[in-house]
Amino acid sequence: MSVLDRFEITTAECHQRYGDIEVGTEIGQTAAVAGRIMLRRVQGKLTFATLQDATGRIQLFAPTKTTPDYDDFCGLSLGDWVRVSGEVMKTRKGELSIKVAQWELLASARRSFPDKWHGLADPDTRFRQRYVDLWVTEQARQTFQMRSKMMSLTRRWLEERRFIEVETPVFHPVPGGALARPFVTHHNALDMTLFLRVAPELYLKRLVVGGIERVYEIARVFRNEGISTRHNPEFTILELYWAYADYRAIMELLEELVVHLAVELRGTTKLSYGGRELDLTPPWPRVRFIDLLTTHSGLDVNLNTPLEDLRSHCVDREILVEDRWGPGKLLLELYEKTTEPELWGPVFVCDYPKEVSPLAQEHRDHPGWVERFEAILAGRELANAFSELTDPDEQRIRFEDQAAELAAGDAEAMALDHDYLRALEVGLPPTGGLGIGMDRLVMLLADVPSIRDVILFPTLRPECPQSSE
RNA sequence: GCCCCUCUAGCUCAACUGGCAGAGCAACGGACUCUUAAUCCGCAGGUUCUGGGUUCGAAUCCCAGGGGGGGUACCA
Repeated sequence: MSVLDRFEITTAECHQRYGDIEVGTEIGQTAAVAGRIMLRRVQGKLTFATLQDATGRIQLFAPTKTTPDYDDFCGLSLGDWVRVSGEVMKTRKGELSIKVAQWELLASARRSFPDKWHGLADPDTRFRQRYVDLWVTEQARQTFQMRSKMMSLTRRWLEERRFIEVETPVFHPVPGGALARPFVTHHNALDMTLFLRVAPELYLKRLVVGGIERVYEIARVFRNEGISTRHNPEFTILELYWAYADYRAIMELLEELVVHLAVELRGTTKLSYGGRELDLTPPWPRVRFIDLLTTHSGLDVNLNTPLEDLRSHCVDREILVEDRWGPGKLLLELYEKTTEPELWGPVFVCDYPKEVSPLAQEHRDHPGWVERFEAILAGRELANAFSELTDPDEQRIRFEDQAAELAAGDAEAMALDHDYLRALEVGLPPTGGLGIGMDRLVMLLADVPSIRDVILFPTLRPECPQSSE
């Protein structure tokens, strides 16, 4: 027990409880707060300071009369951590304050405060020294608070719908579940190569085989690819699997979830992102991939279009075509070049070529296509989902096609996972699956332009040693 | 990977066409009992990202390297 009253309240509670007391009065109540000194106004025998904690700010009113070790109090630096207690009051100018009766230095800030008016502008410093950024940049604190709320709201929402949260391995002996280049590592005792997961998908579907009919994981995944405003090498994906459902049910689920989060976090379904409107009011349009492609590209193409024609359409659009690509891959490339950049959303792009979707169920009405959708919001792919492929024989054929791609040099193709095939032989019921890029969802809801704004410690090159001091 | 932009005091930024590297805030010393980015006086603070080059002279121009940002490719 220190000399101070240990009963602390947050600055937010302080404003809530005492915010409406009369100007220029004291109410005979004592409060204790703790936090960081953000501003200081020494005025001779009376000093004002602004204290910030995780919930907000409050002014400290420190006259010589009541403040112990007054000179030391005046000597506090911006950034110092203090605990203060004293009477709650409101100044003549109407600012709710705590009249310092006791105070204690908890930690001193030995590095000097960034510009108290401009804050931190250099993105490099903001990302490398996130501890400074969070201390100084209100917007950063809000964004990460929103991220935390979004995660917990999502968990609660799924829980209410009987989804069970699980954790599956990060180390995968066989990389799979997404078309992406993995990070490779090595286990010494087992003397084996391991891959950091690119997706939890195959493990989660094993759990559905095991009878966990509604399962999800909020998974950190790792992809050895480029970095951009939308890509970080490690990122967070929500994957869920829902037995007896199909991709249409998943569409409704996704719509409901995103609307729920928007309403809870932003109070509306009519968002604006980067100054452009995004209306999430359901239902979002469902449009077939091939229809979008033909409309946007003006090309009369389909799966049965001669390969030569598809190739020359690609070449016309400066796409580097590889010989082994079938019509599905060529159509996908054309879509990504001509159509995807035009989309803003929200929109469900439905029914992708089977060739590029090795884990998805073939479409019930359209052979050669699969029951799969991508949800486009604010011009970005936010989610990818399908009716899962449940037939082990068909899955084996798809894996073998992928293995051929891998052998032909496609570093993003999937490897054949024998145990996964065995699991399918044990029996996977019809299942709908969904993956949501959670970082991108935060970006959308917080209206920030870069994925680095929603990841506390984004991947950066190592700092050059000279500049660390 | 590739292209463009950028890097000056702890922070935010100046410095004309190549001509003594500056201001505000922070820090430090002082004045001030109702301030709100308090104000006022004083003082100190630099490998101008690094290394070469051109020049009488480089923060400025050129070359190489490094960090960061944006775009682009692969991808969520």
